[in-house]
Amino acid sequence: MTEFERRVTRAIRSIQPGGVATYGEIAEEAGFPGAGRAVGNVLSGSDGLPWWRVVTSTGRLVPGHEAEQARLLTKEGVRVVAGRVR
DNA sequence: TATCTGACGATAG
DNA sequence: CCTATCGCCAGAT
Repeated sequence: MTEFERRVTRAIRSIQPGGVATYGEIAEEAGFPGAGRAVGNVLSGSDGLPWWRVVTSTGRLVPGHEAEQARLLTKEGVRVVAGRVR
């Protein structure tokens, strides 16, 4: 477990149900501004984290997981329209 | 030390 | 709105 992973994990766990955060925001909260891409790498290989609460900077859902993510977010009260969060 | 990878981000067309 | 590009970052090889 690297320092980066620990901090990113913490930031993601801090997202409240019914809310979402962008990769960039997570990277910032973790103390690694600009490392949004690396954040995605961590999420792809980790488990047990609320990955569905993370979206892209434009509000788009995670590429390749739209259906599942939309289902989970909607269940938490997040409005998802046309593969986008609102 | 050099490369490659990918659940990113901003921008141009 | 969509795709193509390019720049960036931490990790893995």
